[in-house]
Amino acid sequence: VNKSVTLKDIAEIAGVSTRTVARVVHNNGYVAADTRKQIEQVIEKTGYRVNIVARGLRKQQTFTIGHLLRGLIPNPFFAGVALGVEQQANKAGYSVLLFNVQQDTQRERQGLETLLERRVDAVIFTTACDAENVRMAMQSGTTVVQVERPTPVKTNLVLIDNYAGAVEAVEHLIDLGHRRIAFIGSKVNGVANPGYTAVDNDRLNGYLDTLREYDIPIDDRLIDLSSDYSVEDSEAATANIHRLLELSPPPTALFVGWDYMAAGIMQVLYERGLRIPDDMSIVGFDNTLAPYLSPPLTTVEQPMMEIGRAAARVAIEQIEREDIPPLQTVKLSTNLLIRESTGPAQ
Amino acid sequence: VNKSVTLKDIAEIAGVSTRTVARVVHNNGYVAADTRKQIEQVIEKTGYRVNIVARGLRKQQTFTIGHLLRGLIPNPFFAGVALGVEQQANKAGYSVLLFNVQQDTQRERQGLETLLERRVDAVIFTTACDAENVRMAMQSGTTVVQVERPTPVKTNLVLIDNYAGAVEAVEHLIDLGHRRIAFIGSKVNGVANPGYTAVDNDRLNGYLDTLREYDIPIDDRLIDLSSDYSVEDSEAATANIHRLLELSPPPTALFVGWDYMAAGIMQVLYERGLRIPDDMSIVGFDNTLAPYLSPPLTTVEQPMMEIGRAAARVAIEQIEREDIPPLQTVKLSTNLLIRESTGPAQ
DNA sequence: CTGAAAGCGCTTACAG
DNA sequence: CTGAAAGCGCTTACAG
Repeated sequence: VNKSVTLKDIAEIAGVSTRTVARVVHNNGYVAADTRKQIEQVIEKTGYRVNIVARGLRKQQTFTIGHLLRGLIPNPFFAGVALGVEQQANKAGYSVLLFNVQQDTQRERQGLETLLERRVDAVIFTTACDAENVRMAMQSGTTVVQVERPTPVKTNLVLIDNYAGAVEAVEHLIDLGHRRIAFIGSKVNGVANPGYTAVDNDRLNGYLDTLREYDIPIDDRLIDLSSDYSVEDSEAATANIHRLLELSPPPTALFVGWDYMAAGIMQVLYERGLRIPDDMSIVGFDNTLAPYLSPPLTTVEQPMMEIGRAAARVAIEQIEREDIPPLQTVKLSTNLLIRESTGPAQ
Repeated sequence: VNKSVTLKDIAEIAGVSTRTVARVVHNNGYVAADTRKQIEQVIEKTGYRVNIVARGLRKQQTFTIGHLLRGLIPNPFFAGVALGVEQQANKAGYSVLLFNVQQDTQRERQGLETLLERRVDAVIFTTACDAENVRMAMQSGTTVVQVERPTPVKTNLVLIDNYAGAVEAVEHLIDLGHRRIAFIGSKVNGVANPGYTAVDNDRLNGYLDTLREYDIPIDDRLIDLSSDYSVEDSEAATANIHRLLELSPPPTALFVGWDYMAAGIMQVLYERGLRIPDDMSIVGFDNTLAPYLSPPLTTVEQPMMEIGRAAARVAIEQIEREDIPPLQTVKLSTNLLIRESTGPAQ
């Protein structure tokens, strides 16, 4: 079965036209019952499989969604989004062409170029590196969706309510009696993407507003924004933990921008022989590493899969339907998962 | 730029034949210098981009590799492999169509069907669920590579030397003075894939042979093979840890089949107030979660990216070259990473 | 050095 | 209910 069977082959063997074979393959239009049966047999026997490449050329639609992903590694957040995109796409008959951009503008550019050459029906940026690339995607005329950290380019959007997530986390700590709550986050969104900091600002503002709401004084020394979202910088951030712990009085709780950084901080605490939550409460963000840490980490869950599904859903709606506003925005909620890393303030 | 520009458009605008335009696009064959310059200008101005779908149909090659992956989540091992495949594929001008099979034979079957309809140049199974699907891929005449846990179907193979990895881990513990070393692994490879247990057997044999080599008696109570590689069963396995700890004398070291299970066990130890490595040494397998745990976990690293790269390399060699044996096998080594979870036996 | 033309495998408007 | 035929956008053997 090296040279594959074609529609035309089937037609010849069955002694009908390709038009008729096509009808039974797509199961639409009328075909005489016994003609149909006979054609079905030939298809069965020859192991015929439609050639989607040919169909794509003819229909000018590839049923493929391109997904430019920040990176599958190390943060499984993006893997979750990728999986969500895939599930929803598959359900609607689409496949997904995945490109790991690894935070590299050049790779993103090249990935996009390839996707466009392959005539994907839509491209999803799960955290674009470079607004210029998003703009280029839009100019090509394809459907585009930006996820999580959008550039200022106007496209379809899937966002997360980071502000509410931060509020919920900080309120949880306040409920437990904490007053000295440190915020360890980020103010830049990766080297390649310095401008688009809405996510980080929202989280910081959630923290600040909640403290104000409860009349808790804001102490700048408890706010560490020195970290990037890369692993290396996460390590730099954990170095700062030592400084935080020397403060008098030190914080009794930490609200940390992502689970990976929380994990690094927990390593420092472990080394020092401090117990969680007895000596320090910690809340993370993402729910990636959280369930696996010791102790299991209380964290603000991001609905990774749902984010991916929403992105694919929006993309496919734009591709297939006319009766829809040209640019949609979906905003999804986070969810505080309380586990064992948070306890009453001592 | 909604209706995209074609080669023919370029030819008409430039007043030459498509043949000539094709020559400058592919940068092969002779074209008069000024004709070339002029054509390049038209391409630039119109924003022309080759249509790979059309090319694929014509050349009968799609420059696409299909990757059927056990699952991006939760174990980042597979994400690492996926990334490796992608990097190597991209380097050679291929894209990859990824399908998360999620250990579901039906999904695997459907993913394969789609890949074949899309006429991918090769399909990679990173841990196939069902031998029947591998067989079907082979029958279609495409190139196939099986990675890590192959079914018995004869295909190209990328394997890991699990035996040597286990030996190295156990020797490390013996060097540290441990004699009561427990092995916590798996004897089944997931519900959907009960037969293909070479990986698990190799690790177990590495453990057993090493103990024998050092004249350490084998104690069946120290061997727990009750776990599957799913998260749920990982939890079941950690339950068994309590039993292990009640033994007299209890083990002083644990060799655990994968980092995720080690993480679960570390949670149990943390809860009990036991210190690692003072009260218990632990070695994991994979190097996925290992760097993020408290304390950082000594583990047998699997070269995830390299595994993926090897798979793509083998696939592409088979596609592009004639002077190559039809079925290749690549075997890759593990690497023991010593971190802070292992220390001298007390 | 360059052109006219066939064909990859589909889908589909148009006839009959 | 079914057929003959055009065309999607490329690539490439064959002429010239």
